[in-house]
Amino acid sequence: MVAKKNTDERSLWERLENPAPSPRPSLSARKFAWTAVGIADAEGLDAITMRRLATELDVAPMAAYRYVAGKDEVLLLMGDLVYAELEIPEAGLGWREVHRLVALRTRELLLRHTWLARLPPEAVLTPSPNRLNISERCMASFDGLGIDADEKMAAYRTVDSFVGGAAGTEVAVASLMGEKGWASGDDVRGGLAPQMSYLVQSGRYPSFRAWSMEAVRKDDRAWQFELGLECVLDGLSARLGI
Amino acid sequence: MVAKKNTDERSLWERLENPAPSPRPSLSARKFAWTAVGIADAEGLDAITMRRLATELDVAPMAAYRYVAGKDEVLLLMGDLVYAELEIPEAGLGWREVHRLVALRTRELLLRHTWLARLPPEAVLTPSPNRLNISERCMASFDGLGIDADEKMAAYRTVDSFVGGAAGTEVAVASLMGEKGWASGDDVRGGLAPQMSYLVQSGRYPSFRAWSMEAVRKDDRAWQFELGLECVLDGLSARLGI
DNA sequence: TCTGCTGAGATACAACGTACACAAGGATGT
DNA sequence: ACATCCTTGTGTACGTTGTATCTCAGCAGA
Repeated sequence: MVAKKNTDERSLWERLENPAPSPRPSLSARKFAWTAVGIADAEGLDAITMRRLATELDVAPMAAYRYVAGKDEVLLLMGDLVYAELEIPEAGLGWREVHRLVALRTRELLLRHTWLARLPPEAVLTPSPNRLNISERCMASFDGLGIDADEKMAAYRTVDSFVGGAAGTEVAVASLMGEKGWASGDDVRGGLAPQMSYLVQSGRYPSFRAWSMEAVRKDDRAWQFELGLECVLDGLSARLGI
Repeated sequence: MVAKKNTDERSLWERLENPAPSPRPSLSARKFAWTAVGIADAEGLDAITMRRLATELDVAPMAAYRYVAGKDEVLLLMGDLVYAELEIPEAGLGWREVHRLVALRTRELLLRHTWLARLPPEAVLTPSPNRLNISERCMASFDGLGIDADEKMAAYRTVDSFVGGAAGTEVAVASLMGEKGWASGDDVRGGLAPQMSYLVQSGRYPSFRAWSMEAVRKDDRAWQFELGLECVLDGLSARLGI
């Protein structure tokens, strides 16, 4: 009574934790998701195909549908799986340190799995265990500081938004490099140059032109990220009095 | 010598501004992009199909390929077109006000066109005129404040990252509502409840549970956004001494 | 009028997600 | 030991997608 495809109304997570004692369970939803993670890491999100997953596991194209409602559920599961890699900060740390660590580690995670930021909205919004573990730790770090529940959520979301946005752009660069076979930041600039040079040479963007001539660090994203992160944390500290 | 599909090596923007004087120019790249925007606004990004665009314009399925290298270029163009809606802050405003206005207006733009945040990486990274106009205004707002080119870019990117991340989540909610036909925030909570309740009832997420019982504003995203934005601006002001 | 080029159409193909019906083979009750 | 059922995995098939390629129609310049 477990994986009869469309007839099982239980949530994905419930099904995963309570699999029916079955005769021949050689496959599983997690197995599909793990191989999907492997493929996506190596070849990008577009390489994830129900057929590809099947061939990778030496199984018929439709085999996955016994364990998963559809491709969307595979993506959802992939998203949750990799978040298990993120080490949750130890107990006893202050809120600022907790959020700093989570931010830095999330960035690394996103850069390691560049497809993560490109999952469909459903996969991002649906609550999932490993993601919730992290949110829980972040929210808990505000306990006892005298701020209310709404402020806790707002503060958490603020840091998380910054991280998602900043890493998202970095990831876009990285996944574009993967698609196009570019290796360095120079390749990126070179690849985008045809579009860029025509526009910049028009003289309509003087500040941009100035930056490209004066800047020393150019696109040091790690530096930009850490600077921005400290700004956000400073701001929270000041506005919420924590 | 303009739109011979694969033989024209010029950048998209150059081609748009200098169309070849042609005998019968009834179609154009922009025409396809505009109808695409209309469809995406009404039915979401997944409704954008080369065939759909063609039928919408009463034209053969392959007609667009004379003006556009492929679907990706349509998406790129869509992204640029809607950014023209964003009113650029008037001259004479201080950097903080400029960035505040751009941030608020970008959020509104993203919520108005929920597909915008889901364009492929190429469409986000490729420099485009209307997007560059905004970046230019933001970068220029730092002139004469005594910060160097690298700091300008870092500061701009910081605000932009926060905006992108925060609005991105809001947009994910909105586009999920569009897909599922949900109308209110309660519908969202209701739709996600099957996944959520199993997890939260497990007792593994006490802080989350506490929030859902104690919070008053629940998910007031606009409030969260403005609070976060002020934090970011405060932080930049302090760290860069501007 | 002839030649050549260009805008648009028609046809075609491979790849995708997934619905559906069916077969194989342990588990179970007797 | 045997018959039964239920679950797992297969085979086949359909509709939809992006796009390569060939073809034709009609205006330009000679």
